[in-house]
Amino acid sequence: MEKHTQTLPPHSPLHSPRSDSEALSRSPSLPQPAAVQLTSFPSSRTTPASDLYSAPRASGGSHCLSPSTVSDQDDLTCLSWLHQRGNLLPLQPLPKITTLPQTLDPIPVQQLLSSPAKPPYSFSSLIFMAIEDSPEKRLPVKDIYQWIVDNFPYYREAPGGWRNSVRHNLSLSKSFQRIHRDKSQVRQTSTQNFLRESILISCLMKYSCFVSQSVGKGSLWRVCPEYRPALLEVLRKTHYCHHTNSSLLNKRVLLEAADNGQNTLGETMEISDLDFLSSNPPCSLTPDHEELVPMESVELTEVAGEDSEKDPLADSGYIELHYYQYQQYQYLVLPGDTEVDLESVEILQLDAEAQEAAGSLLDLAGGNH
DNA sequence: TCAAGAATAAACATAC
DNA sequence: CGTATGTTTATTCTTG
Repeated sequence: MEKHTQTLPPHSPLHSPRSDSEALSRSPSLPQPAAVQLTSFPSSRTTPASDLYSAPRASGGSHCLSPSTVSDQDDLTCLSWLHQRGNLLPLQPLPKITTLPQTLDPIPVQQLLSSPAKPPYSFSSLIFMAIEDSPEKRLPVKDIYQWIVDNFPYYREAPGGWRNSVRHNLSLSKSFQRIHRDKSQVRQTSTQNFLRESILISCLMKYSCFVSQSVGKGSLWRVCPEYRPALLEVLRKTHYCHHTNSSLLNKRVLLEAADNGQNTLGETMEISDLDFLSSNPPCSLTPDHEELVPMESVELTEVAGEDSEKDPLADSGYIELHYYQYQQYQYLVLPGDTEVDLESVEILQLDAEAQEAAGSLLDLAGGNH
């Protein structure tokens, strides 16, 4: 059996500063692990929505992107290329936040304030971007609303009917799948045992490709993996149709890189492309059997093994895993001399998902770790 | 002009 | 009971 204990190379250098919560969740001085076998998972999750558009805001509306930040290694299967807001999503003025270059822009700020342009994106695209920009690649309707409002000023002022359209689109479009949250478990307990039970349950569930969802109002929505390329294509076409000016100088570079990435989708699967695994789970998907969220979604400092007591899972046949995040990568620390092969990497990813799901359940249940 | 897709509006059901 | 969410139907608009 082939061993894969190498550090997987990052394939997307376009990472931006992470969100506050993510920053808080990692140790800023955490050194590279030396004595552990280490597998790094390139995180396609690079920027939260707020960060996604922060660059033009902070730079006075400049949409220039340094060519050095563009890489043809970008993976279209993630939307990191979308995060290059300056090139790919400058469809709106951001009048409420951006300091507009007055000398170059003859349009009064007040006018922009009163009439932000309607984005050319379809609701499907907006929903798609919102979901893809979420850490777990799934969002409740409320958060989809919020993402749209945060990123497209038009919808701050627009009548509420667009929310209806969002819901309509979610329901009608095959591109999106509703994930039923497991509401039965939240009422059981919020104790430490709940966490451990949830981990165990989730670990068991992984073999049926089912992971219980965190509990809240309504359902979570995710992008149906098989429709993801099509959504990307629509998004790409929208960009091409609406951006031909020089401020988008690097867009073509990005999109070509994206095209290259997509061409390989489904044809080859590299160990470094775990996002592909998450989008194309080894089992078939049905409304009742959800895919596993990608490794990248795991909130890290230490998800598992948070207390030093003997872990009841130790006898369950599962490996106790530790995760941490350093810079833009997430690391899986394996115990001792654990050997990892391709298959194990995938399984470990599922474990990460299971534990992450358990953590979400506990958090939402108000449990204390 | 026509068809298909998207947007919009509205009614209704359900869950919290 | 009010609100949010989800589904469905119908109509209008846009685009190729």
